[in-house]
Amino acid sequence: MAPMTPATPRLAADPIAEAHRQWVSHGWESAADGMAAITSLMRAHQIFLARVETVLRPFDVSFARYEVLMLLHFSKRGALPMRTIGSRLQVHQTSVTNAVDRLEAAHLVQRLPHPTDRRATLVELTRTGRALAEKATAALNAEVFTDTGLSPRAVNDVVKTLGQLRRSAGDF
Amino acid sequence: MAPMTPATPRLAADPIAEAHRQWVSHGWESAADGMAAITSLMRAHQIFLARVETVLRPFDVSFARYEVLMLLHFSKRGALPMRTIGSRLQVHQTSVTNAVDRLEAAHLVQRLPHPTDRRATLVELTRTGRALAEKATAALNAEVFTDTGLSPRAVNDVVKTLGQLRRSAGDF
DNA sequence: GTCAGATACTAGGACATCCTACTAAATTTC
DNA sequence: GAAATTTAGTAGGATGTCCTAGTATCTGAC
Repeated sequence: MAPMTPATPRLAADPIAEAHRQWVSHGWESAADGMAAITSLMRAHQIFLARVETVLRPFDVSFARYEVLMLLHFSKRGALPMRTIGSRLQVHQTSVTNAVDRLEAAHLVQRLPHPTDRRATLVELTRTGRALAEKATAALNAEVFTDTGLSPRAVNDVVKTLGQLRRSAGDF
Repeated sequence: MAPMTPATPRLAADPIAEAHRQWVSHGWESAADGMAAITSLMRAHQIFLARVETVLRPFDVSFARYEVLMLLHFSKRGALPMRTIGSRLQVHQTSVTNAVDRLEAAHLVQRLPHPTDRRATLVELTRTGRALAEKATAALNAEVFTDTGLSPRAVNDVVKTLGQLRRSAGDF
């Protein structure tokens, strides 16, 4: 009866919680939690991808290309076949072609013929590429990875739970 | 000393665990967990998006367009301004224009002038659009949301933890 | 040895996302 | 009330992802 109090308090501000309520009220209880989990995943992904891309922008690389650089950085010889890159990063072959095209244009990697398999192409990190990978990592560590906005315990929960999820999906 | 046992047992099969080890061994301990959490998020997103898109393919809609349909489906009048759609789904205005263009071409929604604001455009669900939303939801519920590959407890953990994360990012 | 099938990569196209303009209309300021 | 600012949408462009094809090369079955 107090006119200054909104009739609908801000209990429903989270769109995902709202969607969950809708699911339940439509009789889809058994799917509601799964829907909420997957939708949360989509939003969280979007948020963090944006944050990461913002940090990487000054280096003129995307997260996709950064991942390629780091994979090469961590490899013993600093070089890997295209196919291996795709397998490790779990992306389609044509996405690797795309990423390597751009990295090569920026002189961060270089395509070389594979010594024993003439079908294959080795991608090798250049000196510039290695330096950029290190600087970009320092920036990401400082500006994103060290503080994700979650408690250390929650961070571990995310890794563990999503790990289960990836495992059950055959990711490793 | 047992020659039949591989020197490197399959303890390192998970690429994210491997990256975590690399982070630690490069002295980036304080960022290693955050890196693993965000990378896990990226992979899990990719896996589930692919699963969802596969289920939606027979209906000729993407997940992005499905989300628009459901938002309209849940709205009282079955119609919302473009801007509202963008806010609720947390995507850029131009992504809404793109999605609505395609939905309208498929006769699933229809653009209408806003009754009181001539700048705005209302997007209204058509009968066909509503029917498709219901059928697509039934398929997603049955084939993805009801069984995500996680225990019910883990599903709730995901929602809760990612909810914290979204909240700390200002998502709601 | 040869030939069929598998594998590595690229080309071209469909979608989704974001960004930077740009137009039109509403709101705020003075 | 008129001018400045904000807000709603669209257009065009860059990137990334996937898919389907097509070429070259390797492997394995006979």
